[in-house]
Amino acid sequence: MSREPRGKRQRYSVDVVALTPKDDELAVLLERRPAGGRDRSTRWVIPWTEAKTGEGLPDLSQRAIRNSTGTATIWNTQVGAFTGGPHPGDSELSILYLALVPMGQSTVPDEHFAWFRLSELPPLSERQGQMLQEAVAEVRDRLDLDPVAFKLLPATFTLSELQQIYEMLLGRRLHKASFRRALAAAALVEPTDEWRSEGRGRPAQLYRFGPRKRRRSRRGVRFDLLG
Amino acid sequence: MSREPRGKRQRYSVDVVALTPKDDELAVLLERRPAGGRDRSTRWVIPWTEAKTGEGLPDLSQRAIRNSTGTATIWNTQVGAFTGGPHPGDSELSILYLALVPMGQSTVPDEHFAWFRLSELPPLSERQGQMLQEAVAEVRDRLDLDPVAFKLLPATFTLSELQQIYEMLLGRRLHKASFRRALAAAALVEPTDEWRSEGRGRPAQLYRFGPRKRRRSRRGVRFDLLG
DNA sequence: GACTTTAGTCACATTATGTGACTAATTTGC
DNA sequence: GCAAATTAGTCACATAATGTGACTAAAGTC
Repeated sequence: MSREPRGKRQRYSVDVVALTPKDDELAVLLERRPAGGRDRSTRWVIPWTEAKTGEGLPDLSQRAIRNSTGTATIWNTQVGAFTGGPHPGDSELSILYLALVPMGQSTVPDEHFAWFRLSELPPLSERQGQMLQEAVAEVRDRLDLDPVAFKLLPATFTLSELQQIYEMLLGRRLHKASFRRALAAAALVEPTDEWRSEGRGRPAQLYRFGPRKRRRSRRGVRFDLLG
Repeated sequence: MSREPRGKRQRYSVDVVALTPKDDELAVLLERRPAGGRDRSTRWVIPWTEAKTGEGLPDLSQRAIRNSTGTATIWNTQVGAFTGGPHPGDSELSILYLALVPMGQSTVPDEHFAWFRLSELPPLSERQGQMLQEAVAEVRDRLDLDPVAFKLLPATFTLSELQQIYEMLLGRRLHKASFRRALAAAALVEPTDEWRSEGRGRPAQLYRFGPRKRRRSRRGVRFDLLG
């Protein structure tokens, strides 16, 4: 029921966790910013934008992603809102977006940005550390509901590359024959007429993420994933 | 990097979609509030609270849920943040929480609250309508990742009741034998020594949602749910 | 006591998945 | 040139999960 003056707008930050595969591991895009206060040093933070205007979330997040990745056509989705712990911008509320950058397309706009593998992260603020954890958990949770694995690959890819993405995200090895049989049954990918010779070994055929031909199966209830 | 005066805090609303099963359908808790302006009439809205203080989201959402449902021990989770369309409180940003109320426990604090089945909703603001849709979609998406079906039932329940909840959420009938076999395999429920005679037919044994005994199976990749 | 209704189980067919071994095509080392 | 190594891709069989109809059990209704 708030009737407030027009100039007084809400303030919050939009934070973007951009992930890409790097050396069989996920890497996150960080930005180097001044530490603030009298401190003349810099520190690495998850890129964020303060929401000052009346801009809606979709536009805000698009802008934030374009600024940090340099590309606009990145798949992204909202993860949630966070209030706990300190934030580098002192924002009280942060809306977290997750962006997935295709392998090999992980360029940076300038020297203020860099990719860090999750195993070699610099220290982050408490809230941003928690947000990063949530973003990574989100990728894994959505793995078989959204085509997140395909968003981490370029438009065409080999089936071995696809399997490696799944193995990275699941944290365990998969059997090649099972993987391909399930993939074929779902009719999710279609072969191109291109082949890639990767140095040693037999060349691999390139595939693209294709429109599904078979209708989604109606499986029974799955209790074994409940926690 | 914002250094702003202490008194100037951000404003946003916390909105709560509380759901409960009612007549083989989901029902949502709405609140009757004055329409605002010169209008002396009332309208039904999704209960919301304005975040004025520096209170964190967990506390805020807990308070909002307690105010509208009268109970504090309800399972709830954050769905996301919304900016699109008008909001009954004119808030620029709404954080949506989903609360699940067990069947038969759908009391209301006072006459300003009432449960509406999804098929007989009153008109809602554009943003709240969208939030309700998202909340319902969230329940279905989480169905086999979180024990949402069990949160819509009282502490003890019959297996037929559990199956009905799943059928309601999935929107299709399930085969009794398959359902129970999968449930037994996951060791998710344990029988009590109570039975319920529901008028006609053989009495049903009551079960409770029990601690899992078997470890979660490590299944292969599922491509057939991808969209 | 026959009929209806709901609970609960069984057995069998079908489908999905785990797994090792196989063939194919290329580079590397000698 | 040719064997070994390396990566791609497929096959066949064993095992496990799921779909399905028919059955038995225990209550109420007439």
